[in-house]
Amino acid sequence: MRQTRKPPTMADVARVAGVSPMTVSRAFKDGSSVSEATRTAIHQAAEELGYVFDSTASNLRSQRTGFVAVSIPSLNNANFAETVGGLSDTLKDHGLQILLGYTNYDIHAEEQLIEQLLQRRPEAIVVTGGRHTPRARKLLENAAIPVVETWDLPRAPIGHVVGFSNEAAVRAMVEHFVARGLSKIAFIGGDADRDTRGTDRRNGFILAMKAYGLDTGRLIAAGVPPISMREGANAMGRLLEEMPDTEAVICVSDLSAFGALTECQRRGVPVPERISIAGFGDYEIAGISVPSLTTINPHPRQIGERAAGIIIEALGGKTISRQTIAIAPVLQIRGSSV
Amino acid sequence: MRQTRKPPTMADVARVAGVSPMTVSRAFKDGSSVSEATRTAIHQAAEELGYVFDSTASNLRSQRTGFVAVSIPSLNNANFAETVGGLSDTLKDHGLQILLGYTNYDIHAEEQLIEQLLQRRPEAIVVTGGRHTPRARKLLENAAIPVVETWDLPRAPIGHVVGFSNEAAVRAMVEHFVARGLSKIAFIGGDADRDTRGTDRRNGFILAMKAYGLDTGRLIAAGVPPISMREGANAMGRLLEEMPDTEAVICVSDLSAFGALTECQRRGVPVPERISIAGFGDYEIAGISVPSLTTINPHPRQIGERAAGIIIEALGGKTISRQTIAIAPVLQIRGSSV
DNA sequence: TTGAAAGCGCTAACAA
DNA sequence: TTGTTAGCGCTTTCAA
Repeated sequence: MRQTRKPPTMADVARVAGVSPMTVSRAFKDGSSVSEATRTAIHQAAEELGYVFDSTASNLRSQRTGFVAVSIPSLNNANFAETVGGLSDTLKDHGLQILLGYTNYDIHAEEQLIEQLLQRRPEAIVVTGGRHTPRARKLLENAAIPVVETWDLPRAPIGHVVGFSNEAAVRAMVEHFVARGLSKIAFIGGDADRDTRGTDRRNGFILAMKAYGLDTGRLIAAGVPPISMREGANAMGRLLEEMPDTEAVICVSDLSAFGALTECQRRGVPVPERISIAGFGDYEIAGISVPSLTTINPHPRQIGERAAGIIIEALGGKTISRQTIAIAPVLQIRGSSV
Repeated sequence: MRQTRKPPTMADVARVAGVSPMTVSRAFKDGSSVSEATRTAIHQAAEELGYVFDSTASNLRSQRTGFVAVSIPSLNNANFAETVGGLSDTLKDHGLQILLGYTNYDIHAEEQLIEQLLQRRPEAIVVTGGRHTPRARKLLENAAIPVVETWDLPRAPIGHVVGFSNEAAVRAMVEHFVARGLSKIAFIGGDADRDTRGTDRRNGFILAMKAYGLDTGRLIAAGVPPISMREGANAMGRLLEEMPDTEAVICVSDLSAFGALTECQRRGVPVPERISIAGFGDYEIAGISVPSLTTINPHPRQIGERAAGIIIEALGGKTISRQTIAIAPVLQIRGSSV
């Protein structure tokens, strides 16, 4: 038996099964009316030929790809991975597949990514955050598919939103510290505006401190976002040296908070007795480290699930109105704060 | 100006620009011969109409999708994220885009995923590990595209391989401990055979211990893989209670090793004085925790980059022979071991 | 339940 | 440099 060079098509399967290509097409979609005998014969023929269904042709003809495009800042982040997991698991039951890309926290890279993703003709698109280049905004607006912005509550949403206020979440943390009688509070985060959620958190810190009439000068810029454990440790070192009377520190993420904690341990600074530490994200490490880390849980998986829910509804036929779902982040008080 | 319901096509752009659709097609591929004036006019027309190139049609006609399919066990794993990052960053310079899916460490889910991915007509496929269902194997063999198995050195490779021996890596760790005079060595890992790399590591442990004539009875099964920090901590608790004379423990990953470390800290068991701990993966936490963790660095990003290199070469025209690239994992001796 | 005809939007192949 | 023709492999639509 000579193997043909080109992979078999439905026409080949049809020939072997003795039916028309259209019947083969139907046999591969469940729910369409094909007699059981015919269906079995077709699948057998397909198996024999090693036929693999070709989505690219199906997609073009039916004008449906089954893709949902997703843009996240970084692959290597447990929180975003959870959101993608929630999206993917919910969408896959509806025959939708994630087309994933990442931006390295760069909105110009995001613009390029969005353009690339849209060329694949996704049926919906999920982006992280609410700040985009003007062209990226325009691309999303013109795409004529459901758009969901996540992890943020943008002032002027493009379409749907599933997120939370990073500012408000950090404000709640400041309030927690103030209520425990702490006032010399620092913030460790990345430089500048690359990570817009990080910037929002820092702004939330500054606004909350101002609201209490407290000094907002204890800001440690720890490098290019996303800052990680190492940068958190370095930043804590600088904080302890430059402002040794600091009573509490809020870190832009749990990873930097854990780094900060280890630096305290290395220097023999007791946590939380000498200084309280808080993170953001409720990563697994926050519940495991000794002491465990006070943090904020933004329910990343739920963000993905709710976004998927909106998409499924929107693709369900009836045009739905724009939705904004506010997720409520939960303050997790643990051993690293008094 | 009335907006048409359907998105504009190349034909629409061609009409506005006063050229043929073919010229529009050329104007969107750089490298093809179109006069500068024509190209500018076409791009202007496209911008005006809000035209977005349609890959689905291009893919079908040219029989090239630009996809490289990638299957990993879990999204939420920094090591695999690194491999995907290495793949993605290397491939994107060659106009190739990752189509990513995950299996939750289940080879039956992998089979389904591979089938789905192949229907998208990727130009190459990268899978994690060398153990697959028979049908998955067959699908990969028949796909007539480059196949790369990673993170393992399969005995009977399907195509190319970029990986390392998990067994040998753990053997090296056992040798390290034995050389330091430790002999009561335990292994903490997940249950059974779900995570094949975890199983390989456990086997490597058992074989190495046997080679030294040491007791292989200190095996703690910590739950369904992938085990994480919490399970590592629980397992360490059991180990300390059931076999308190244990001198060293090798964990299937750094995450469980960190959990184990924290359990020791909670119980006041000094590490490494009373017990040495080692992990696997060289995650960031291994270098940051106090004490830092002895571990094995399998160079996950390099795995991705080398896999991408093979793919680029294989798609470059000349049919290349099967390659097996053995990555050399590096033992990182740190504070958690004597 | 099954089939025939047409075409989704682009580009390979060839021609001018 | 530009255009014409045909067709990638499916599925929509209509008919039997």
